[in-house]
Amino acid sequence: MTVVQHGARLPVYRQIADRLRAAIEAGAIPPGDRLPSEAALVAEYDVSRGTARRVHRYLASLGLVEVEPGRGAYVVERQP
Amino acid sequence: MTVVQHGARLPVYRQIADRLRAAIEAGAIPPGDRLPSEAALVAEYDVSRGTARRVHRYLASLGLVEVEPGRGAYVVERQP
DNA sequence: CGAAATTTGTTCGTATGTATC
DNA sequence: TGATACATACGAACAAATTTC
Repeated sequence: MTVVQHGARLPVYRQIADRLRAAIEAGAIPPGDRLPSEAALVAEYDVSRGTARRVHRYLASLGLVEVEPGRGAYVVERQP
Repeated sequence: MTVVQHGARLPVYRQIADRLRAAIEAGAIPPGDRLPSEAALVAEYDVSRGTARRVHRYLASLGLVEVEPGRGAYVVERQP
């Protein structure tokens, strides 16, 4: 894992979310595409599911993604 | 249910897995035989499917069983 | 052959307990 | 005290693979 553990300036969920946000804004994850699932984030970053959920929740609070129960977190269409 | 609930020293999925492991090692469930399905574990121990899945996954991590999609969890042939 | 049933795979929603900072 | 983070455990819904009828 590359993210800095608990106690760092930024919480782990923010570090991961910032990465995804950068990828979204760079177009690497285009609108309509699905973000890594909670389970995928758990596996990729070796974090708990709670932290993975927070990543999605935080990005949703920014209006960048929409989380759909049973389906996943999708990048929303950007405002022109 | 006979297993001890959440908060106990051993998690529920471990308690159930340990029972099955003992049965496997005792030869009660011979190699090639199928373990109780997730649904069967749910019914027998009154646990959630997630916990039942964990039982299979844990035994698989021990190399005792192989889980095959659509088929079930099977006891592997033992090393001589 | 095809439909139904069975079984595992995946996804998110929610709650609880513990530990740490 | 509160936020963070871990692990466990419940549930719901749908998908995919396989078996059974």
